[in-house]
Amino acid sequence: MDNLSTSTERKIAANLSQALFDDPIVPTTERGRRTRERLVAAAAEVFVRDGYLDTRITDISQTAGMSNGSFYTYFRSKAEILGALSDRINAEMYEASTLPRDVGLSPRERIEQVNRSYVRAYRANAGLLGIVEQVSTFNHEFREMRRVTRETFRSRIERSLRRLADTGAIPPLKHPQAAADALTSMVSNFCYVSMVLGENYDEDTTVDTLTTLWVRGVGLEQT
Amino acid sequence: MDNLSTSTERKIAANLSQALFDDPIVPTTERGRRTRERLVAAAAEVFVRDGYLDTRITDISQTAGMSNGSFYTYFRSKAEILGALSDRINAEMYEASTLPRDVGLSPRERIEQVNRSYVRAYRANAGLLGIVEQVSTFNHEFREMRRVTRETFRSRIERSLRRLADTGAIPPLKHPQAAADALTSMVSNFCYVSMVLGENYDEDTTVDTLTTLWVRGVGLEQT
Amino acid sequence: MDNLSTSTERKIAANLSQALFDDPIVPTTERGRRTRERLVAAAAEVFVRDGYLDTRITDISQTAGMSNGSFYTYFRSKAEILGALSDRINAEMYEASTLPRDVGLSPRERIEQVNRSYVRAYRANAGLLGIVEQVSTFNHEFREMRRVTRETFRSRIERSLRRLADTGAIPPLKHPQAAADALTSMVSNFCYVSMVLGENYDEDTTVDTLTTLWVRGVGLEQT
Amino acid sequence: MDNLSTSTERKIAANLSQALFDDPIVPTTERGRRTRERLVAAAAEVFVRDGYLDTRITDISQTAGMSNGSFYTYFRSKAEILGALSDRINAEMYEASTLPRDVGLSPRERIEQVNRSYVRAYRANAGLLGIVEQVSTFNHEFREMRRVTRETFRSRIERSLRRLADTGAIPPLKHPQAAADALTSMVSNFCYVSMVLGENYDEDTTVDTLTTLWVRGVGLEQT
DNA sequence: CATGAATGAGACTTCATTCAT
DNA sequence: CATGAATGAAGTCTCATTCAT
Repeated sequence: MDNLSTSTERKIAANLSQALFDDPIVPTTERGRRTRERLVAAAAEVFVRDGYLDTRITDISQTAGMSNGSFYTYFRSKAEILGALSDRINAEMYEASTLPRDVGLSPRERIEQVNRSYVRAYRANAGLLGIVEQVSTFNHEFREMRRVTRETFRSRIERSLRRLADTGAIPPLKHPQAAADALTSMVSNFCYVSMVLGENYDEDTTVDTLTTLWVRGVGLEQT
Repeated sequence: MDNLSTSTERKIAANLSQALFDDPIVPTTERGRRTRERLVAAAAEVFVRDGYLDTRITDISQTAGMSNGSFYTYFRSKAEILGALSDRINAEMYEASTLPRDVGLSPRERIEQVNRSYVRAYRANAGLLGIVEQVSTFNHEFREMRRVTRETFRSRIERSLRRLADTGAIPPLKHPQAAADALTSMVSNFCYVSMVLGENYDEDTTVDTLTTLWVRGVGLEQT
Repeated sequence: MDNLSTSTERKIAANLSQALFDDPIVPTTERGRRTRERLVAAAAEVFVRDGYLDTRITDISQTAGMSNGSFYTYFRSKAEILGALSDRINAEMYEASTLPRDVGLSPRERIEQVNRSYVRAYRANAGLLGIVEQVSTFNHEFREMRRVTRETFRSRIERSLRRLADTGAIPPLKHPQAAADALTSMVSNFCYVSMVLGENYDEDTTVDTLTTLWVRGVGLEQT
Repeated sequence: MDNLSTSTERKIAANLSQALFDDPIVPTTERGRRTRERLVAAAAEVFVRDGYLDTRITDISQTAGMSNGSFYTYFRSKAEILGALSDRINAEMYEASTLPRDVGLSPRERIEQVNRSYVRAYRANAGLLGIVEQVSTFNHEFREMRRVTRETFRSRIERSLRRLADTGAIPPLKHPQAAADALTSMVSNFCYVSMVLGENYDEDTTVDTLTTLWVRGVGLEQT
């Protein structure tokens, strides 16, 4: 996974659920596509409101304004429709935390930018990210999806750390992968705790705190 | 929560579930106490093996070698027996990460020590901590329990950061609470990801990585 | 209750259960309506045969020739399906004991007629009336339903007694309401004891006895 | 049953449950007798408070301040302890409605007296009488007990009616047994409805109303 | 395709009764 | 006898999934 090219990464981020579930049921007509879309939107609403476990298929189809049986025309299970939602979120989170290459920023500025857009994207999707987190704790497919997503982030950070070390910007790290893992945990879990469990810090505080601990932590910036 | 005395904290850590669930059912006889204990042990085993959701009451009582109804002699629900387990783990985690006051160590050494015993305690209880994490994502009582536990850790770190800043050991922090939260996330989620989701880094790597990012991050140690 | 218009009374008699239980589940399709009807018929059969308490949901759905879960498509509980049955019986009993206004009969003849149709309706529904009586002794909703039904009858009798006294047909009663209550008890409980508990007197004996005690009792007829 | 001597009647009234249940378990020691008594008292309290069906054996023994298992030292079932309570009540009701032979009262005065003491006794035991009524609707033994008790009352009234007719005090009745049944229903059900289901009329109103309808109804008294 | 009814497996929970101490 | 723990049968109810129209 460490050596994935960026374009492969992007594909994975956008279609992870297809690798883990059966091929999606594709509607042929335009009308069918819209119906499917209504279900996805309804699922997002109900999942966030009631949690994954307390959501019944019926709740989704009723919220989408259709009958019970119609759900199965488009999805085989509750997990599958969440998979469809996850793909979108994963793609968005991935894009959000991808910086254009050539924007002449200092390392600290780059890190801060990435953190900021990650935090923004997290906040925008906090509800569903909480659901995915929830489902990851007991569903194999989603656990795997979460693992892959995390690895994408972690390996990107790891590469960045190695680059910084190679260029002498920071002192060499004893365990670059572990450090990248720790930073991933710090950022993602901080967002989870503050935005899913409680709604606490404002964006600037969050970004500033995470960025400062990060850059100092890897030795990029002396006090 | 910031002003809790240590003894209050300890009490909370050990009895959190009692505040969130009904009073526990207390056996009168020695025989009863042993039966209850058998159930708790069985629950730990089954929860870790099958996950909370896939565990049926029957699995627990059968593993404990008794009839179905006996479970209800001691617990009202699956959540309640997990509450009993949580109390033990919370107490252990709390003790593990508490250092004797007067052990002439440098700040970094103190932080490293606390991290090491936390990591050890986490590893020792990884299975059940994973379960508690899981249940916290959908059960109100456990979410609250998790919040309180986390706050205990976070506020301890925050106090330590303020002390370090007061003594000039580190530069003042713009957001001590947020920083403490971020460090809590880094440590606890790193442990969760590596010990519950995968079994990755060895103890020294873990402790070293977390400690280094921490002490540098707060500006305690220049490179 | 004394001032209820007749049409209101009739409505109450026919829909009492709706006031006491949640809104009924209404099938959309013809097929659904038939299924629901099969369940109601089966319930009547099983209740009368086995009694309310010994009837299990399973007995009803099996007697109706369908699966267990189908019951819950139409009723939320055993009480609710009995409520549906009660509405029908209440309506029938109410209609049965309602005389067309302008049938040039003497007071005694009117009373005898009402008694006769009440007795007939009671006999026709004795089985289920016994069940409702049974359930009224321990179920709040049915106790209330029974109270309202009884009050309907009692207040009708009371009005009739006051009218007779006003016209000088009978001497004034010291306690018209209590007298109406006593007559209600005499008639309804006589029917209950003879038709539900034992199958004793023939219709003429019953009607003659009740009517004679009634008309003499209120002083309508001298020996 | 019509020809039972008074002494036989009294015995039956006092020990009906023994004829319907197995021989009671008789405590040998004084202490045992007191324990049994505590259970009976507790049962009365709990039955009236919670109803027969919602009363668990545990509730009774706990209210009596003893352990679960002790109940079975004295009674084989919930029905059996209610049987013990019924015997007492039956005896009391029977005695209450028995007049000393030679008290030189007019027929109306005798009837009024009997009604009054019946009403008083009913009120004194309304709670438990309601319970017995309840249980009679679904339990064979109690249904039988209730039938016998009722027959005792009814046949007494019937004999009285026949005597009155023989002496010319009232005109001959076409159906003395049915009339006696109707009067029994009127009195007992009036008491049930007003004292068990609602607490309505005062004693004088009750006695006066019932007595007047009764004496006029049988033609004893012209208006 | 859409609808909504039908299915049935499966887990929970209660509590009378029996037992071991 | 007293105690309180242990048993296990039974019935309720839910809901994902399948089917008939």
